[in-house]
Amino acid sequence: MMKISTKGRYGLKAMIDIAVFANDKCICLKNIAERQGISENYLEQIIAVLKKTGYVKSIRGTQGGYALNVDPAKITVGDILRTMEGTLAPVDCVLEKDATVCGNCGSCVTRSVWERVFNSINDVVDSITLSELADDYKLKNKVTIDV
Amino acid sequence: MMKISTKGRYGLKAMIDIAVFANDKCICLKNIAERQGISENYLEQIIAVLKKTGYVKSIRGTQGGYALNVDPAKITVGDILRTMEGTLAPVDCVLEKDATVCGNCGSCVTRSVWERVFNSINDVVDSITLSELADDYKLKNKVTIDV
DNA sequence: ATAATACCTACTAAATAGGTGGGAATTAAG
DNA sequence: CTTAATTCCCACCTATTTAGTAGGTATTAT
Repeated sequence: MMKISTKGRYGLKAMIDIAVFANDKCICLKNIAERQGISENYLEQIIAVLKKTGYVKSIRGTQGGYALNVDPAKITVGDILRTMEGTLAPVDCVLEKDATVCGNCGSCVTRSVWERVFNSINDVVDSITLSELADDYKLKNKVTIDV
Repeated sequence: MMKISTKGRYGLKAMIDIAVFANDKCICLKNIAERQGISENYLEQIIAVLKKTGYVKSIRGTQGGYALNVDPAKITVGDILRTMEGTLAPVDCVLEKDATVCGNCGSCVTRSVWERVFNSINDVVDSITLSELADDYKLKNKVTIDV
């Protein structure tokens, strides 16, 4: 039904949280989970993927936690979502190089529709960097606290 | 995982098929199903939705079938997809008028991301009419047959 | 009358989403 | 050097959604 799953949404929230709160230090999973309202156990699995991909690094043991492993200005929402969700293609056939894979090749005019949807989604998510969202977050939180 | 389901894809294919082949007559479900490679029983359920929405009309009995009930130049891919899939919103919160519904209201900076994705998807699918796709189909099929 | 068609309703198998639970390994702090 | 906080690892689980199947009833041109 064309929904982004919790993996993608929580992954993005986690990255924003780390970008905002882990400056020169690291923050533990428990804190991220509490602030973002995500189950610790579930978030753990999500962060494991982000770590494997190289977007965050971890420090084990007491006072351990997570920190960014990339420049937040150089990583986009698209990078994060594709890591967590897999491709953002609305149908698989748009990933194939030749257009003849969907059986109906001669008459498959819908493929162009999906290609256009695919491109527009990627354009949007690739135009937003993590640092932009982290800045938004800081701003919004400041406002909320001040009022 | 951000996929369009078979309901949406088959619904669109069915509409294109009807737009192409039911000129001044009607075509039966069996023919649509064969041409488009869809199970008859399943397609039946899909066309039932399209009929209920008023996009196709039906004639019962022998020699019966389906025909368009709308001007194909005035109906878009977006209309058809939203009928079959429900909203194309990547997350539900973008449908709410006030931005305070997702619990995390003060700090929910991801909402703007989903809003931009939502808008870009809608822009694309609402910019393509059924008649455009039907014309493409006729063209492609002619080419395929001629070669 | 009959055969072709639309219409209706219930069921179901497989995949996906969204988790939960328990324990082992690591390490800073006391 | 013990302890508590933490990451890491992996097995399991439940509800929902997806993508159908199956079988029958109603209608109507021929």
